[in-house]
Amino acid sequence: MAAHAPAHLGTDRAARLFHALSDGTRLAILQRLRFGEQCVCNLTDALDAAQSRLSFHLKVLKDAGLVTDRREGRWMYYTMNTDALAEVGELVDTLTAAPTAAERREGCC
Amino acid sequence: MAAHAPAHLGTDRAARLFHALSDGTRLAILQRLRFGEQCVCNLTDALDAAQSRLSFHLKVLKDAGLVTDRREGRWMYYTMNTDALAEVGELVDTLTAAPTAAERREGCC
DNA sequence: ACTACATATCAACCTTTGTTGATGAGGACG
DNA sequence: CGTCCTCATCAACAAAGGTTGATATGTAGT
Repeated sequence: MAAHAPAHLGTDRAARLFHALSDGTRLAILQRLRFGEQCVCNLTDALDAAQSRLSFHLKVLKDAGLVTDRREGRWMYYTMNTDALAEVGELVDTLTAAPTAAERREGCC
Repeated sequence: MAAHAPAHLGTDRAARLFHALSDGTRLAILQRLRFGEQCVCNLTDALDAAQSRLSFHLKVLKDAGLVTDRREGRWMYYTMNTDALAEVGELVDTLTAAPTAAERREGCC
């Protein structure tokens, strides 16, 4: 295994996840999705956002894996992916966690 | 109190926090800070980043409240603010939490 | 097949964010 | 006081992100 790069693989993924959460509209969408699956039409109503704008943000969330979509007739239903949110929680925990013995050996000053 | 805006106040703050975490360099800095207080010189060495670049990212982290700094002689020491990280953790929990009764009444579809 | 509807995608644009190299501010030390 | 050192700030540029309005895709209903 590479000598001193245990973090960098996950770092990209982490940055992508946090970035997906770093926008007010997207957070508002997720807030709404806590109530359960929602179609886009519902969301455009609730947040008052142009359809195109919402579609863009939903794509960002979906690409990050934070939501999943499902087609039903002409409607698209979006659901929060709680696994991904849990992953974010773990990332935060990792950031606050004390370094492991191995890390300290490798590690620092 | 405003009729249907319990989330929007915190949303700005949340977006700011997540944004601060949405960059590889900044995450790498925080990784390093898990080992404890670090001066900038240490960080420029460890990550191999221009001093100016690092200073920029440290400012972003500081503005978001994720780190604090302390001067000692010519060195600046940066420390992770675990409270802010905890705040992020809570935000994530909030996103996954089931809506409260009040929210459901207010709320949705 | 035609029309209406829900959503996605695209192009153009503006804004924000990040990088780099240069300059500036403050402390240490002779 | 002059010089060196550590770090912050600035200006210029490059790149990514977000918004908007228009167009495309796919489904439903007639």
